[in-house]
Amino acid sequence: MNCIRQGKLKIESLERAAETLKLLAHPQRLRLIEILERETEVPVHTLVEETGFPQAVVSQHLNQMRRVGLLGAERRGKEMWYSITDPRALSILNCICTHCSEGDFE
Amino acid sequence: MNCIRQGKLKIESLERAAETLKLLAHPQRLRLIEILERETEVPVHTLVEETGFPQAVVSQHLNQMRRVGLLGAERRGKEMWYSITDPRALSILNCICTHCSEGDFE
DNA sequence: TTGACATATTCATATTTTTTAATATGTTGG
DNA sequence: CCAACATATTAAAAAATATGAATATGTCAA
Repeated sequence: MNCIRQGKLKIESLERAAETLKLLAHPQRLRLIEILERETEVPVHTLVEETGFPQAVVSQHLNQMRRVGLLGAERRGKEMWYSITDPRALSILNCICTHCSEGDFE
Repeated sequence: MNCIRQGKLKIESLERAAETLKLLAHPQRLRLIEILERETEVPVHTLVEETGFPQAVVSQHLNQMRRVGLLGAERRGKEMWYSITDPRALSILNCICTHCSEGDFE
């Protein structure tokens, strides 16, 4: 973490980075990340309500992102509360927003 | 550009962001970006030599990235010199490297 | 104009993702 | 235990990407 760039990245490191980026490279998943950034920790049904995406779809996206460590989840009673655990998810959403204009927002 | 986050991103903006991220989400394309960052402007055959990827593959990757505006290209005699034109490509590579450890480098 | 070099395009196939629908699992209160 | 609510899993078809081989285009110098 927080290392200084030294030479080329190994191909395996690039592969892992690509896998992470691939998961972020989906409009619905970006929307979920955006909400999780704002609200920090959110149960699935709230994400379903806020996005309007079908429950099964939201669940699939969340699980994919959890598998690679972008998100974490904790059960609280009936609910599963998700949150962002990989700081790269936030950094990358920020990279994108930094280069957005007013017209990109609702 | 350089705007302050205001509300939710439009779904179309998320779609465009996702398209850009998708192109970055490939180990070979990340390698090319890495070289272009270091050398600023590079002809195709140099990228072929440095990566060891087949010429046609390199050409395809470069053209994909150029189509969405990540890269630009300029002909100089027989050669095509490519360079990074979208600052997000650099920011995102940096996001990744920031969270790498020593073992990720060659 | 021809040959040699540099790059781009095309096409068929293999692989991965996405999408949708249906169904399963887990949790709590009564 | 049984409803009900919340979330997860599975499977099949459609769509998008990746891969690799062959070939085309463009440029220059002789």
